[in-house]
Amino acid sequence: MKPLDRAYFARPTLQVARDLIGVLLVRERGGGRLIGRIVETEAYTGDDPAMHGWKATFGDDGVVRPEGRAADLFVAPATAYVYRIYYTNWLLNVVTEPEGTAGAVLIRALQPVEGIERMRAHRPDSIRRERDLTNGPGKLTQALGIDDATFHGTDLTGPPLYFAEDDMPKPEIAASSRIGLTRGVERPWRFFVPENPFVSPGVPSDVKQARKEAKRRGRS
DNA sequence: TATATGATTGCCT
DNA sequence: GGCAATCATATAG
Repeated sequence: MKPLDRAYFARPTLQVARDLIGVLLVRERGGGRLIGRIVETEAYTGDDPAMHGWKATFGDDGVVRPEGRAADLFVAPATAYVYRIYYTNWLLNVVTEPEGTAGAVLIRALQPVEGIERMRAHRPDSIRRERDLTNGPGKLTQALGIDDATFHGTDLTGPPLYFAEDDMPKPEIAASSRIGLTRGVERPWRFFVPENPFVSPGVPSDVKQARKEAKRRGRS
């Protein structure tokens, strides 16, 4: 299985996010491989109020200052950017664009292809349905054994963690607003496979905000 | 330096 | 559908 190379990730973030749908994510550990097909991604760019540290890094004066953790978004393409949220949930991103330009693609959901029983062993015993193993950004990192300490800043163009294409035809791709955001909601930068049960159950942020607004109006 | 909050999940009713 | 868990980081003061 031939890994996608650095040039693939040096392209514009939105294009990479879309192209990664249908691609395999391969995790090699002693004894075997864990493989999932990517069915959902989100794009984050430097020109994006939803980006980590956007205000401090990109400021109001147009001067870019890569500082703190956000500096890790400017590194070489195909580098892993692992972000921890709400206690022990790790989200896997792959850095895009040429070195010196900020950009990343968040891997949000996988369809298990190989090593399903070992993925299950990494997840809580209460998980019954196969789709619940990897249908969310924090779930798939748990299933594949990906964490901040092991993978943040590592290169994703080869084992133990890399992307690869097989000869399966490209699935249909749809776009929506991203999930779980309060800023940059209007950008349709989430890509997913429609009708695929392994896509995360989250509601796009623009839909969620509209619902909230309707509810608020209803009360008053 | 101090506080607020999130690119979520899992378990509860 | 609600809510707690629980802390690094971003942003306010």
